[in-house]
Amino acid sequence: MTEPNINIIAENLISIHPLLYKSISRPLRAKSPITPGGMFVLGSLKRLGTLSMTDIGKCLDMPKPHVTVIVDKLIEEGFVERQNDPKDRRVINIVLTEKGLVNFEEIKRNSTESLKEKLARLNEQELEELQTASQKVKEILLTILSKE
Amino acid sequence: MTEPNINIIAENLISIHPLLYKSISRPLRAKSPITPGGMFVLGSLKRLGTLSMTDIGKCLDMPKPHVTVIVDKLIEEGFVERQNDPKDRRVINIVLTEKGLVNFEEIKRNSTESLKEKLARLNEQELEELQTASQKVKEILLTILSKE
DNA sequence: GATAATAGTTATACTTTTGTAATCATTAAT
DNA sequence: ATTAATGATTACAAAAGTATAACTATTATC
Repeated sequence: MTEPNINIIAENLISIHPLLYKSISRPLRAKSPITPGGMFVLGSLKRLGTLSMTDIGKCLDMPKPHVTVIVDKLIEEGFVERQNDPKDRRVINIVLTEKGLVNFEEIKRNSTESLKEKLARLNEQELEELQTASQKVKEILLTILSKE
Repeated sequence: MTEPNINIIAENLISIHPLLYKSISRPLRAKSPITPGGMFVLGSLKRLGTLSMTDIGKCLDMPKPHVTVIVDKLIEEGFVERQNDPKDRRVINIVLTEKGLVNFEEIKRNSTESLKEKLARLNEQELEELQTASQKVKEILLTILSKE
C-alpha cells in the first residue's frame, strides 16, 4: 500500500512549492543582487564543496549555458572563483570564496526576514513540529534527488 | 529559546526550495503547456475556490499585470473563466472550469512521474515519515503564509 | 457632484531562465 | 594517428517572470 502514500507526498510537495517560491524567491529578488539561480548555485557549493560546471548543471538540473551565465555573474561579484583541474584540463572547478560564503549567509538572513516574522507567531509546539518536519523533508529529498 | 528554531527552519526551507524547483517546476515546463505560474494559479483556485484577480495576486505575491497575462493564457486553454461580480462591477472573478480541474490533475500526474519513481525507492518507514513531515510542513506554511 | 481610491487591463522595458546549435580544447578509444 | 566523446563557452532565439506607468471603469468619500 505504498502507492497512495507516494501520490499524497507528491501532492504535498506541489502545494509547498508555491509557498516557498512566494516566501523565499520573491523576497530574494527584491532584496538582493543575486538571482534565485545564483543562490541555488551558492547553496550547492556550500553543501557539496567544489564542483565542476557540469556537476553544478547536473546537481540543479540546469542547462550548461545557463550555469555559465550564472557563474559569470557570481565571479563578477567575487562570490566564487574558477580553478583549472590539474587532472583534466577541460574541467573548470568552481570554488566558493570567503566573500561568497559570508554574502550567501547574509542574503539568506535578509531575504527570509519577513518569513521569520511570520514563523515567530507560531507557538513553541508548532515550531518544534515544523523544525522536525522540515528537517525530515530536507534530508529525504536530498538523498533521493541528489543521486546521479 | 525559539530564535534558533526559526533560523533552522528558514535554513531547511531554503534547502528544500531548489529541490522542489528541480523536481517539480522543471519537469513541468518540459512536459506541459502550462507554465509554473499558471499551475500556481490553478492550485490556488482549486484550494480556495473562486478568486478575483487581486486575490490571486495577493495569494501568490504576484504583480497584477502578470496575473492578467497568466489568466489570459489559462482562458485560452479553457482552464478558467472570467465572471463579473454582481456586487462590484469592477471585480472580475476567476473560476476553475471542469476542464481546468481535470487537466490540472493530469498535468500534476505527468510532471511528477520521475519524482514518484524516486520516491518509490524509499522503504515503508521513510515513506510514512516523509508523508507525515510533508503534510505538516504544508499545513503550517499554508496557515502562516495565507494570511492577509 | 467633484475627487479620491480601487479593480483590472494595456503597454513597455527589462531580467531571468530555457533551449539549441556551433565551436574550441582536451581526453579517450580504436 | 585518427576519430569519437567530453567539458566548457559562445551565440542566438524565445519564453517566462518582474516592474512601472498610464489608462478605463467603477465605487467610495467628502
